[in-house]
Amino acid sequence: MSSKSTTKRADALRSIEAIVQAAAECLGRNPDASLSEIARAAGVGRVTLYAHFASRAEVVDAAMSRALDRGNEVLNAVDLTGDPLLALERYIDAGWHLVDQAQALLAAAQRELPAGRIRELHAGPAARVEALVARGRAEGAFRTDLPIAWLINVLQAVMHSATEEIRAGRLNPERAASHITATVLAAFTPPGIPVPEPRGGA
Amino acid sequence: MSSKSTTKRADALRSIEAIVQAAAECLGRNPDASLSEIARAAGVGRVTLYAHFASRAEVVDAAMSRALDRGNEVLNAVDLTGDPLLALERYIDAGWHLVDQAQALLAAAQRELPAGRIRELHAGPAARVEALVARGRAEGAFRTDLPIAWLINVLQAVMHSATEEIRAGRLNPERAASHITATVLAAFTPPGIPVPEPRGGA
DNA sequence: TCCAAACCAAACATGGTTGTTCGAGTTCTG
DNA sequence: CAGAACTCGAACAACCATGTTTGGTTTGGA
Repeated sequence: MSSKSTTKRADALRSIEAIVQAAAECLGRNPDASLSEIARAAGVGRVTLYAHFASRAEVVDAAMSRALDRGNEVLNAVDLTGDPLLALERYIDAGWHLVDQAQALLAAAQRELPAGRIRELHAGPAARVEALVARGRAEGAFRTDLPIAWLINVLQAVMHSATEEIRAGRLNPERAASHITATVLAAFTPPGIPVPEPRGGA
Repeated sequence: MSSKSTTKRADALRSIEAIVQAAAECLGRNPDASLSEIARAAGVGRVTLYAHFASRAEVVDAAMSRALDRGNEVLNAVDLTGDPLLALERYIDAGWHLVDQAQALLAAAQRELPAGRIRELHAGPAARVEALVARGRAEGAFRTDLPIAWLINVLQAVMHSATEEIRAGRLNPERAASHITATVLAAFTPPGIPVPEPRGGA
């Protein structure tokens, strides 16, 4: 009955934290980052890493889960009610750079984790945006001549490409959000309806 | 004057062709494909591959150059004059799946080739579209409140994402072109102007 | 026909990554 | 403070990819 507690010591928890955090950073930069690299970045020995994670896959899974949880936390705090255009703008503003790191990690995860696990982790975040887009369509704010799945794909693709443009030095990070917003709102506008004027300061 | 010919025998040229073609396919599927894999796919021995290419980088370069040349050939045949909207539609129709394989190869190239070489190869194709978009802006058909580089980035991103959607089984290949066209034309429309009605058959 | 050019399989060296084991040192926790 | 939990460096085995060499066989071209 000695269900005392975590049975893990404080320094062990500290190491695990450092490893998961380093993994998220390294894999976000390069999906092929080695475990040596991750361990070094975490400031722990390679052996210590293996003491806490049985395989490379477990490290990737932990980093992925963590990033998704973080992102979810932020996105769940965004108010998606009211005018769908404004709601989408708020969503983009809050989440465009989160999506990026998740996407980079996802590239690593896709080679190491079973497909089911990935879908499982990715299901939560997708649902809220999907609901918003569906509502916008029902209210006539977003086009209905293209499938919802396609619209969401466009949203993700544009956000993702923005971070790549920034990394390549072709886009000023401060302008990213307004460019994404202007582009996506136009792409979502039903045919025959005028494209909305940008409102956020350029 | 005995510029007889290539000094290469016919079977050697055949092997090289097979290797470059196999490399384009394999690397397009998986940027990490090994040379053994490529040689096997080409139906030649690994040693033969090394007889014609000094290093992995040379193979990647050859595959990349070839794909770019092929793509260029097709795209240069597209008529980009007249109504910018219709011209862009023709461009997308002809090139949306070419862009994909080039992009997959590009992922492999970016890790193996110097940045300068990549820019060099990529410069040609970009120029024609850029000119089209610039003309469309000058004629008031495309928006001018976003940089040209950003608009072209959006075009590429949407085309690229479409091929990923197809690969994941979430998009019917026959609908891809019309979806891309509808999305991009809307995204390019100047604020205040109505989004164009789709004309191509769904 | 005849030889050089091209092919191939097998084997080698090299270097990197993944996991694992060992022994000795360090640090948390009771 | 004492022992258990944790950490670490070094070194091991296994695997895979890159290049290279060797020697023997096929094949193209003159």
